[in-house]
Amino acid sequence: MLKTHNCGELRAEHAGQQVTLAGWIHRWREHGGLIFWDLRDRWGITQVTINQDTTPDIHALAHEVRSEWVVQVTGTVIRRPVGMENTDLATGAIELEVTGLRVLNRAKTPPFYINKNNSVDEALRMRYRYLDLRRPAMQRNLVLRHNVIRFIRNYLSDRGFIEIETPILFKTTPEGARDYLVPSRLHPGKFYALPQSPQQLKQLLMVAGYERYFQIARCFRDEDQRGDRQPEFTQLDLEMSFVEREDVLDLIEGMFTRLVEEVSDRTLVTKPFPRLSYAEAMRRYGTDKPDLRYGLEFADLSDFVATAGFRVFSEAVAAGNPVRAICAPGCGTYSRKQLDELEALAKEAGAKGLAWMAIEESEAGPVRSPIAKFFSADQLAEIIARAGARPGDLLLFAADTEAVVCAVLDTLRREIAHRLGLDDPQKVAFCWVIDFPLFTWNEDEQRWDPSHHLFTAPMWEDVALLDSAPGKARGQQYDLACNGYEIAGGSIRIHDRAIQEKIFGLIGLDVEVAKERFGHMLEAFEFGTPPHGGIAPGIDRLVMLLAGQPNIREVIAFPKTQQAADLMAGAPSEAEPGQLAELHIRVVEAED
RNA sequence: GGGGGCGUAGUGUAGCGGUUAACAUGCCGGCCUGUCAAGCCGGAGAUCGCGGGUUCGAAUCCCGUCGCUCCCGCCA
Repeated sequence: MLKTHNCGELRAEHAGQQVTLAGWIHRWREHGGLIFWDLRDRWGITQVTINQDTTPDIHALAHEVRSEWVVQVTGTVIRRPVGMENTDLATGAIELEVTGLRVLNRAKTPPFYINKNNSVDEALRMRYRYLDLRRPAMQRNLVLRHNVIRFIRNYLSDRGFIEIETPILFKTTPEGARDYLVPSRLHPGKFYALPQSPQQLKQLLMVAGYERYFQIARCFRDEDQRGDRQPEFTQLDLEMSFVEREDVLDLIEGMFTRLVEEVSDRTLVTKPFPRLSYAEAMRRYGTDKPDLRYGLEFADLSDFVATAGFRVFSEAVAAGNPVRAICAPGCGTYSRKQLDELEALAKEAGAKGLAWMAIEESEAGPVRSPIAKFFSADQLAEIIARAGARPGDLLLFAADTEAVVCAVLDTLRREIAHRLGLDDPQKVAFCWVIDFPLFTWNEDEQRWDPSHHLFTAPMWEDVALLDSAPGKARGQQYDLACNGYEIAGGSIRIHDRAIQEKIFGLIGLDVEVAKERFGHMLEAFEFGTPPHGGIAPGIDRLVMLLAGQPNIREVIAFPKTQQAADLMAGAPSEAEPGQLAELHIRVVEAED
């Protein structure tokens, strides 16, 4: 080893020892005859001193050294002089008095600061990702990611799970997300697909009798990017046999509770994890992934505003649509401009406008609002009571279709929480969302689509509904939400061929097509399949939240840009004609 | 596929019809023996993303284009 210690471990008790450190020059300060270096490696920073009086040759060499050069220094650990300790540094009680120096490598001046945590153009970060990753903040993120994955591996291994790898080259399934296809050299005109998740394979491992499987699995989906979506990402893929929903929820809840408390520095604010039915989540928060770091629940007014003189409300109710409100605490003094901003957001979410009331007692009544005149005193009192509004608060209303009301109020809720500083990244709030409808109606195709995926079992008591009212059947599906993100989704699976074929029928999957695509699954299910179920938490999103980061690029070593490109290596790139010929591929010009 | 934001010395920003294109930091040189965002002095460094247009005059206004980013659609 070129070092005896790392740059984060020397303390006062090491004083007097001869040690060798190696790392990068984080910062340098030259005071003529005395040079200070902050020497950095993955473990921390140690101050190094080079004295011209005692080591003139080393001083002369050190004078040439610049930021990010790689050096090896040998010397004596000394306690810093009284009053010169640096309490901001773990190693701040000591410094290394250098008696030997080797420049291991020089460095060009980096294109951006390694030693400052300021913002850098994203394209530049990606082009020089290896330098970006050298920054202490990124190293912290990746160390946390490692610790999270290590904790998960240990936790599950201790509970009888084994990790099994599944193929990256697999079979395309046109259901779900767009596949990444891989052309086959040996089979002209045929393609593998990269897995969107190891869903089928883990179920087959249950058929195979492994009972408890997990995998830190790379997944691929060729869809457009978001801050929380990359074309390739990592799931904790997990499946168990002979379990019911409660078994899976208990396992994951126990694991994530300990994970947050033992591996991260975040505060877990939901313990145990609240459970919401899908219907309840939509009614109270307008989303199936509510952020429970704060309340700001919706108030439903549909049942009594029909008689008010405000036609937007009465007509909505007459059409069978909901009227709901959200209370923004302390926002009653919002200016015209601020209200306009909220209205613009509401319109972006689908609203036609945004009605509001400021709770403000005056001679005219208890509220200040353009629509106050349409309501009786009793009605206003009822609205205020239901919304839990107090003087100084602002009420915002949505009256439209169920979907629009949910979307609008969800948008406003998150905006208000952000403006009020309620979305504290130091907090993590998990909640389970359960009792999802098994199907959602696809208006375009005039058929039922699976809400989760086609192997999700219906609630056993709802099986009869598959024939009578498929839209009412609930699935044994469960999602885990955290801070407004979907962090995991899973289900108890169908292990019965008859039910599986019924599902295929309902989603309009022709029997022959189903056999072609899923024949291996159907066949496997006939050889003694245990009841089984599982879940798949997204590792990137989880680590993002535990690291307090705003997007998953910050916790992925080499992420892609929003255009799904790697700016460092230059991927994707064109292939050699010879490669294409071998793969039986001809590139055609894109149509305009 | 659609909408919003950003693009100015190496980096981060200011300037938003007429400036010698400004500030900070970094970089280069010098001074400096207790700094830790060191300090002081001096210096170099920008075809204002790219292309076109409007104008007497464009970093600034308009159109197009490229890149990054946020969002909608999409993501079983």
